[in-house]
Amino acid sequence: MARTVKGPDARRERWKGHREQRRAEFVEATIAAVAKKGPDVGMEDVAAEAGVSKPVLYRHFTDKSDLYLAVGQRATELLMDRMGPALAADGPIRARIERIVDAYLSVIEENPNLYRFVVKGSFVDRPVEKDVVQEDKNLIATTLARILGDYLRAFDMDSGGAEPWAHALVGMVQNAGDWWLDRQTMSRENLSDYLATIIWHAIDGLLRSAGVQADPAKPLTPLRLVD
Amino acid sequence: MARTVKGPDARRERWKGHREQRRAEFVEATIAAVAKKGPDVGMEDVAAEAGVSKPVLYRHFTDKSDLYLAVGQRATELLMDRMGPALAADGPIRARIERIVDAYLSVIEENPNLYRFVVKGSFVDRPVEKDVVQEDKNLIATTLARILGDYLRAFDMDSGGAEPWAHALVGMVQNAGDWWLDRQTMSRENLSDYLATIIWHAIDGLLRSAGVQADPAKPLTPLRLVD
DNA sequence: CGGTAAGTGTTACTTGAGGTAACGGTTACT
DNA sequence: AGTAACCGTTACCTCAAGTAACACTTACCG
Repeated sequence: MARTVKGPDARRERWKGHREQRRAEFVEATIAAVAKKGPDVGMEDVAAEAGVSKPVLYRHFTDKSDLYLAVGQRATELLMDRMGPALAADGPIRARIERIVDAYLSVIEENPNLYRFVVKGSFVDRPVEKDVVQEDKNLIATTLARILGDYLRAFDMDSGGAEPWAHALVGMVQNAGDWWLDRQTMSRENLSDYLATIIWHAIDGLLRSAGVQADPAKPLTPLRLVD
Repeated sequence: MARTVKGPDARRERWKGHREQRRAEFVEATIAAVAKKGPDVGMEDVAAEAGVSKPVLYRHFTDKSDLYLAVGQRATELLMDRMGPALAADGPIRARIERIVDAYLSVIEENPNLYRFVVKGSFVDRPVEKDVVQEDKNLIATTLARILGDYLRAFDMDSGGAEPWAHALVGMVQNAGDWWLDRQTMSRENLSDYLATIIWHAIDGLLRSAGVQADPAKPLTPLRLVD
């Protein structure tokens, strides 16, 4: 009896990993189906792509939006794998900005279909449910707001604007990225450079207006030149 | 016989204005229905809101997306009525920027439900069809790009960045607006000011980097101080 | 080994919203 | 009087999401 106390039954545990794997498998199938049949695939299509019939799908996902949510989360992973390091890395400001921007652009460049599927329409059913895209944007914006706020406070400046700033930056990069993804009229490097320039100038101007002189080639450390 | 030559039949003309009016009426009903029953209203709901049964709706709109498209166009009108003048007006740069931004924010502030319905999900059916939101953003961005490009050329600067700049600005204001609309943690004035400041600094930095000194309180006219 | 919990899979159904058919009434131009 | 354009209805069709019911497999448990 002593050992039954811990786990009620090992049969329940046996599949733990398997279910995860299966879900992932279906997520991949969905991505493949989207690539093949456009962004408005049905559950039947997805099931077929996975070589399976609908009810099997419904054993792993409660409904369509659950599946699509999982696809969104997979996309989030892809994005964060590259954005995370870029956001965390330190270094010369200007280069740091460009790296973050370029990390984002590289992800959407490599997964345009997935990106469009997740971001643009498609997520047919989700009234007020979880919106992965919104969450990602908020996550990134929050991180940026923290970074910006820290610096502003370090310079003894009002940090109240950090949040709108952060959301503005996120929207800026996203929309420019959308535009670029549709009509690719310039290289990614070029766009990263343009965007980083805009952002750097905006930051520089903000600091200047508070009497701070920053060097784009140096890490952003408090260094007040004017008082 | 002479007069029948001109118009095939006056009966066809009789309704011309009427149909327009009726469509507008249904568009209003849709907006009302959305306000009442959330963003995922069905055709039945809309028809009921208009005090009519489904087939009547389908005499005026080919399908759901046609109706929603019309709603989008109505929203575009509301937006452009205010953005147009702001974009066209001349004046001190900094103030001009702020006016444009504030025009946008005022519209979404006054029609939050309509805004969310049109922009966020909901437009359930429209695979690759007309996307009103995208069109509006492109229209505004194109206008901005023209303005920016003209100025850059006037200063003998490279105007190749005008387009990405424009799209970046549009995304910036939109996303900051979204954020603000959800959690209204600051006044509209305040946000307009923040955003205008960012934009002004970015422009100023761009000009500086080309050796041009601009005065935010003056209209943006070519005036090279450094060469 | 028999029992059973979890998972594999199928076909055939129900449901609900988008959209249509078919019918009848009204107005006012010709 | 005839008819072109609308108004409006109820009852239906269609198609994709989601479910019911049924049958087979694996492997832990006692």
